[in-house]
Amino acid sequence: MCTQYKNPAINSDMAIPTDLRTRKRLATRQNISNVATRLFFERGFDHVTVDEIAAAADVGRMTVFNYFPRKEDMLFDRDEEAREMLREALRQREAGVAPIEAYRLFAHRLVAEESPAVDFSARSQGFVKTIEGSETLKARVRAIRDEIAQVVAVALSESVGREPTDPDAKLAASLLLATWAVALIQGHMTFRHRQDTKEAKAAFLAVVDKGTIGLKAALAGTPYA
Amino acid sequence: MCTQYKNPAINSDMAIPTDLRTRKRLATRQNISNVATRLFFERGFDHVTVDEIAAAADVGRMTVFNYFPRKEDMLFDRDEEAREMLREALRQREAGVAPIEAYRLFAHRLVAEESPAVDFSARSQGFVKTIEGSETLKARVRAIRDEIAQVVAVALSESVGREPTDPDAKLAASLLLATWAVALIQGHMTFRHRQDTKEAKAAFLAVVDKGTIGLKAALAGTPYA
DNA sequence: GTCCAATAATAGACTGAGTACACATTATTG
DNA sequence: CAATAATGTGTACTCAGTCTATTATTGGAC
Repeated sequence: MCTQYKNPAINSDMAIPTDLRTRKRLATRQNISNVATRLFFERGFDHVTVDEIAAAADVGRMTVFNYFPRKEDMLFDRDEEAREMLREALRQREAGVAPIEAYRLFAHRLVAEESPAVDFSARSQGFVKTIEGSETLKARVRAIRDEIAQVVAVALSESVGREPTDPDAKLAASLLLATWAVALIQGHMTFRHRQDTKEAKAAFLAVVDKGTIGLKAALAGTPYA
Repeated sequence: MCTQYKNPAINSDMAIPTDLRTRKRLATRQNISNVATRLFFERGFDHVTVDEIAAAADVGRMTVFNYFPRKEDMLFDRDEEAREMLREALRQREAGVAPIEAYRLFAHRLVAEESPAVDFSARSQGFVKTIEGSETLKARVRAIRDEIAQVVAVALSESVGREPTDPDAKLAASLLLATWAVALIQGHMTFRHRQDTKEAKAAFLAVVDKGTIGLKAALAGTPYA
């Protein structure tokens, strides 16, 4: 449905904390998330109660809410990373590359580097199906998308030295996120029908490129294009 | 925040039904909706319980849910109209006008005809503030926007004789709704800062026109542009 | 080791939306 | 006026999410 928000492995990249207390806390958190994800995949998000998750993870109900304010957060625990990625994409662009083009190149780079954010495979299908099967999860995806659009709007305006409320930045960010959302859906749809990751990636990039043409035209005459 | 979904007057345009049973039903429905809207405006959506609404409208709690499956529906009871308007905009376009341009002209027509859908005034501010004050309502706005994007995608593909799953139609619809959403927000923001309906409308149309340029560029070479 | 302060886990009770079902009420139809 | 079908409503339930208080557990100081 949208970006890959789920943590696939246990703190793969972050340094292992020396603190025993912190280590335990992270382990508990990861355990709850893993157990919950498995149950959601098996029976659908809406047919798993928080009580069941708590029991299956062998913790108290309150502990679950202690780590994850919303039930949905147990599935989407990587949205902050997505935000940071998009901020970084702008900062690390080469000199002379306009922000909108930078995001297009970023999409191509993610695909080339086989980033889990644009993974169209059998593995991601379970994820997509789980989300599609729940109104609550789809609502959360929409909310995250909007939050990211805000972040991108601010990052865009910042990158060209305009006010964070710049209407052009808001329009650019909204069109960008709309494009990416359609592109991701198209990628997953293509994989589902053709069972071919290569084709799915091509479909994803085709939509991104098409949307980018539109973005550049809409923002022509501004520093964003 | 987004389109005007609230019914301002009691069934202003539809024929008064002869049936007493039907008349009563509609009156009850409208009464609940009015009472609820007043309470939401006064105290904020999240600080009004369904029980309070039922009591204030002098009906049972179950009656409320009988008419409005969701609490939010008491505020947004015109979204079906919005869908139909957007379908009609395509059907009634003049010969030779491409779908994307038709939607741009439609926006201008709505403004010229002072449609409540693009009302930027003191009256609409209460609405916008109520929505902004509640995560639940914002989530519902996003959901309706997505539903409308689906409707528009189907209407678009239909209007040019393509499959309803046409990726170009989906991209066009998503970019269109993103543009309109930003345009509406910009219109309301402008009114809030300048207290000038004329300026707000100009701001709204400026964003629509800018977005349309992008849409045409993105969909160039397809029958939609 | 022992004690203390901070942190984590949990129990229990509560709120409020939304659902299922049964029952009462009321308008319409013949 | 009786049969019928739509409508209104009470009761009881599920479940997410919150609040408060209490009970471990751990890291550090001595």
